[in-house]
Amino acid sequence: MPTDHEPVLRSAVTLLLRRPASSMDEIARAAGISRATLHRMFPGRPALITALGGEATAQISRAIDAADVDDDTADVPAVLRRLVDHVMPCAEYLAFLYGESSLTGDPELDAAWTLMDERVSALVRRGQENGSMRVDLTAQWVSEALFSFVAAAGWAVHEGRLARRDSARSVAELLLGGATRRPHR
Amino acid sequence: MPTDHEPVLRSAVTLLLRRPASSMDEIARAAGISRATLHRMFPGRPALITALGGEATAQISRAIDAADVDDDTADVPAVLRRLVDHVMPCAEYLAFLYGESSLTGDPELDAAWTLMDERVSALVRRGQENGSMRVDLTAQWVSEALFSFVAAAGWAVHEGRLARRDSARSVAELLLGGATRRPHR
Amino acid sequence: MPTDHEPVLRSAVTLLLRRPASSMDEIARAAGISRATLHRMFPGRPALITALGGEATAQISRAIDAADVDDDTADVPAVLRRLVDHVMPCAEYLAFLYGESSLTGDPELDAAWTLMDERVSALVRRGQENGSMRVDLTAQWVSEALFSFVAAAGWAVHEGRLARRDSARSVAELLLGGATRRPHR
Amino acid sequence: MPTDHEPVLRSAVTLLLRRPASSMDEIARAAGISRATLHRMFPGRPALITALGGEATAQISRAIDAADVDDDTADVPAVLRRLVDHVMPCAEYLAFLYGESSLTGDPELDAAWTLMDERVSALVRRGQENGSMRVDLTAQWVSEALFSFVAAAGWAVHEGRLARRDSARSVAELLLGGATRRPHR
DNA sequence: TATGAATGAGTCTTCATTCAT
DNA sequence: AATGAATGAAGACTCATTCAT
Repeated sequence: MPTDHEPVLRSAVTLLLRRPASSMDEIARAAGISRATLHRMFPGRPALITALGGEATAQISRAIDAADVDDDTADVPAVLRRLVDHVMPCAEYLAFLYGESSLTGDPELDAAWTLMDERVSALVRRGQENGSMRVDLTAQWVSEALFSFVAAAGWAVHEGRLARRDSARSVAELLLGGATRRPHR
Repeated sequence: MPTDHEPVLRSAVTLLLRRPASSMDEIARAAGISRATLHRMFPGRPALITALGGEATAQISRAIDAADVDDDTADVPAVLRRLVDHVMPCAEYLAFLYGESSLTGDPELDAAWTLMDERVSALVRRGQENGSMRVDLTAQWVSEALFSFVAAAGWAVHEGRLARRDSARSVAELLLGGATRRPHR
Repeated sequence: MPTDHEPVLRSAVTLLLRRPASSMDEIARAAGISRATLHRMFPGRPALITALGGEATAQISRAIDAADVDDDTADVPAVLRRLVDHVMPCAEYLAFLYGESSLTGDPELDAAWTLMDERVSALVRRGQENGSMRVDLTAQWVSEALFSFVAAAGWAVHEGRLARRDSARSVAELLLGGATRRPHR
Repeated sequence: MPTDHEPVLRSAVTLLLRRPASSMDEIARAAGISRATLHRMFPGRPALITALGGEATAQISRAIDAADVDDDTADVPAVLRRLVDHVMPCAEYLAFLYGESSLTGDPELDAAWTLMDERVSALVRRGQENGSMRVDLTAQWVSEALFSFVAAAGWAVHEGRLARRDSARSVAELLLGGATRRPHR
């Protein structure tokens, strides 16, 4: 059983989000370990980045599981709200995934990401079929918008422009209801 | 008359968006000039990044002007649609601004950005006051979501996951109307 | 225990004296280490030059101590002869100090150098007071001439124009007695 | 007849004496001309350095001529005093020649320098033969000492540690009579 | 296992030089 | 003849990585 690398990954993602060009030395010091130890944990910088990508997809994947996305019987908007709730804590990893566009290229990560995207898209598509979701926006695009909103909200929280306890609601409401006032309801 | 640096900035932003770690050499070659010339235009990498940030804010600022955001008499959702239309072409610069978090810290850029954000927020606030926009989402958040959303759409177009001619509508519709189907209308 | 940098400084001063424009690469190779290691020892060329200046003043300062310059009871010309004897081995560092005029400006080095100069000046002044030294030449000038002369002799030895075993005597005799033949004695 | 380059050389030697690593740009600006013009005057940096060396030897050679060094009938110490008087104004060029050890290698300059040295050495030798100069110091060494003293004095004057109108006397007295007080005379 | 020291590789930066005006 | 713009070449510098302890 390898040493638990998760704390190192967590501090790394926080640092890399603020300064994407951080050196291995800075990453190591932010984690409170030595350069060489960091290299022992992750043999090479690409390995670290890959591990970060893996941790990101794993966390988000777990969040999707926890939201019970594949439950065919549930109300789609309600599931999307749950999903946002569960994904919100992974906002940092999500933002990282967005920034590090060079992850595209790693087949395994690409596959994992495609799978997650597909699961959310399928959920939206089911909503479109049963009439609860708009059909003039592609499910793929709604899925992408969800993740993008979560990342943006995470960033806004980080920067103090959005209250943390308000962030999930802000995302879900905007995503599902839009910014204009509904005529009645 | 100083040499025109805009084409260089344009090719640089395109390249840096694909590979944020591009070297000065790659940036220079992408612009069709030599490394040394690039360094004469922008003395040092930070200077180049700052110039990119400046160009980004300038372009987006012009787009906001073109959308006539400060027109008090106009219908707010309509203005927001126009705004998305006009900002969409700057999506690349916007995405760059989002990724390069190290720009935060430059007082001039920060001020310019705050000003733009404030103009859009004011527009949303006017909509909230005259009943066309929801009041349970802060104007600040809607403004931020708009920009982040445009960036995401630009990215999706770039990656081929969204049709370019559909992008502005997709953004505006989702932002304003949300993803759920409205009861009637 | 910090690594011993003295051998590196020694080879650097020898090289820089021959070719003041030597690159960091050449300096590193002359010391038998890699460029990167040289940069780790002295972060940047200015740091190396400063360290060389520090080593120079340290060595010369030790030589002045060894010559017992502050001994008030001794015969001044004899002390000056001893001083030349002791400073002669540092001629290389001294010549370097003279050539690298950019060292002037470093407050710490300037202070150290002023102190050394002052000690020798005081010695000469004492000789002027007790009648063993000429009073129509300022003590400051004699002190400065001594150092410059040692550097010149070191250089002449280096270039093969002066025998090493003769250098100290040549310096001391010329400095103290002058080049003309004394009437008798 | 080429444009008069002497003012450029003069400002260059002054600058290079203070900062031997000055760039062509700095040299050009110090002379009040453009880089390209400097390159037109001296095709390449080596050409400039060579020209500086040539000007230096020319000036010093003229000074030696003016001192009438080859006059066999004159009193040797008196000629040396005249020589110091005439060489003193070239102190800057002389100091430059000393610093730029890489000039050794240019056969023409080496020859010119050797010739000058030889003329002064011959003068000293004549003094040794007719009993006016010490014979326990090589003529070559006395010649070298003269130039070294002049350079040192020029530098001391430049730095404000020696009065300009006192400099020639200080050099000549120290060189000829030494720093100790003569028993009587 | 963890670390300070050392290094090869590659980037950033600047310089001397040339060219079009 | 003189200048601003452009560039090839070369040096300074830093980083990721390895090794001895």
